[in-house]
Amino acid sequence: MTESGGVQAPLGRRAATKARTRESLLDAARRVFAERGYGPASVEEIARTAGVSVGSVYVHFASKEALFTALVEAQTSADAAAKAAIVHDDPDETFAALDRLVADVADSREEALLDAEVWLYAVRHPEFAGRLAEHEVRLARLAGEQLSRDWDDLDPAVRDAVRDDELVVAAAALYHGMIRLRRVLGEDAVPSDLYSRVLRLILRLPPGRTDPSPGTAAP
Amino acid sequence: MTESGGVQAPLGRRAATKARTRESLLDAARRVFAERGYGPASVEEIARTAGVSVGSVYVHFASKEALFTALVEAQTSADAAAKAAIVHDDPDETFAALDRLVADVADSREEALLDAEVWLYAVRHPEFAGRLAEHEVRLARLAGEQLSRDWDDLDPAVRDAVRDDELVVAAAALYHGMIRLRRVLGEDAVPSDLYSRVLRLILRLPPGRTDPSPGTAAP
DNA sequence: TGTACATCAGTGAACGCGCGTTCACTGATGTAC
DNA sequence: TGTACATCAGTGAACGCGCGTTCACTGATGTAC
Repeated sequence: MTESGGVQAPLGRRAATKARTRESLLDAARRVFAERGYGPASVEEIARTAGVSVGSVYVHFASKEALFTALVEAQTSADAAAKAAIVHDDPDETFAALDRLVADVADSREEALLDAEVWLYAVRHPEFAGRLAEHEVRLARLAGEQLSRDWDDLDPAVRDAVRDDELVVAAAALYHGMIRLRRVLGEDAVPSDLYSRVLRLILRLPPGRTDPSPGTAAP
Repeated sequence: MTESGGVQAPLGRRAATKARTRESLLDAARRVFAERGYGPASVEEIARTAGVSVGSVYVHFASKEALFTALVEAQTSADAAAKAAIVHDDPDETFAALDRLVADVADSREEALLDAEVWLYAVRHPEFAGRLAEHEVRLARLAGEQLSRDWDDLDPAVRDAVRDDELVVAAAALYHGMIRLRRVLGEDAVPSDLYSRVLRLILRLPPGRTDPSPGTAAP
């Protein structure tokens, strides 16, 4: 009966279900940790949300803390992937993608909350802070490489005021701050294209096209 | 025996001690809520830190939550006062004061943590979010008034790209983001004068004096 | 293919513990005469 | 000033409760022959 799902059976039935349960748990943990915060989130609620029993959590993770750090690991990977996909050849599209990212993260309650929760956890657990710093640095390096391509073309006034790595830090700071404020003040006070408009101001680039609609049509 | 502390006895001995205990409790709450976070912070630890018994907490505050919101009330008042003191006649001094504020908040573990904790609490408790938004708006209005004085002198390229209220939001976002990043990446990656340098870039103002030492001497 | 045994993901009741809150009590402070 | 009583900030043991974690158990899946 080597019928469906065959493909040389890379995973046995048991291993496959186990992996699926692990994903369910991480998914539930994402929701519950975001909604309640690390401390008040209960393992029981995470298990219930994932549709398994409490004991099952401890088959996959050594402790509540281990579940949280595993989640952060998964989140930062996803975050890095999402940000790596930002860069386009057309600067207008890159800026538009940045704006979309700000709006997406800020408007997703879960992502915005988890983001803050992870920061807090890192500041409170120095042994963990290094990982978050590494992640920020990795992203900064990515942005830095992108920037250094055009660094020499930048207005000298910009280059005189800040180093290229400082410019990357400023862009990241603006990114985090906009998400934070948009969540509190609403999308009217913090419009979704404000990020790119301010970035262009800083870089002394001309304003972009008003409508950066990408190739894919559909209204 | 109407000796010391007279001045028409504005408060009886009892009322005075009570007020002092309340302050001790708020002070302890600030430290413990910052260090542990709202959920994991225990009333017992707050009482112990303040040097009183647990029961005493409930003489002053109806619940743990009421203690937290009272603390936030006190914090936002102090925050508003600190930020109102930023504005100087000399722009160089204003920028220098802003830089000092960023460094102070970021480098004070307690303030940075509490700041994030309050934001999280607000996002998780919509009935509370309004208060935080009001506070941000009040600060923004303060900055906005300051800005509108010089709005007409600004480079037209700036005025064309962003409205004045958007400029205020951008400055606030940069402020929050710098604090966040400085805490994670350290003061080398996020130097204390980066905030004002980027602000000047955005506003197209010339770089300030390198050494903005205020009137008060002392090395 | 069929049978016997081994493995191990998943279960859920039970545990010990620390929590927020209560409340009968204490004693210094305040008030009335 | 002195005395008798009232007030009330502060105490700390006790409460009920929900938590993270454990563990003996179950049964589907995997393996050996």
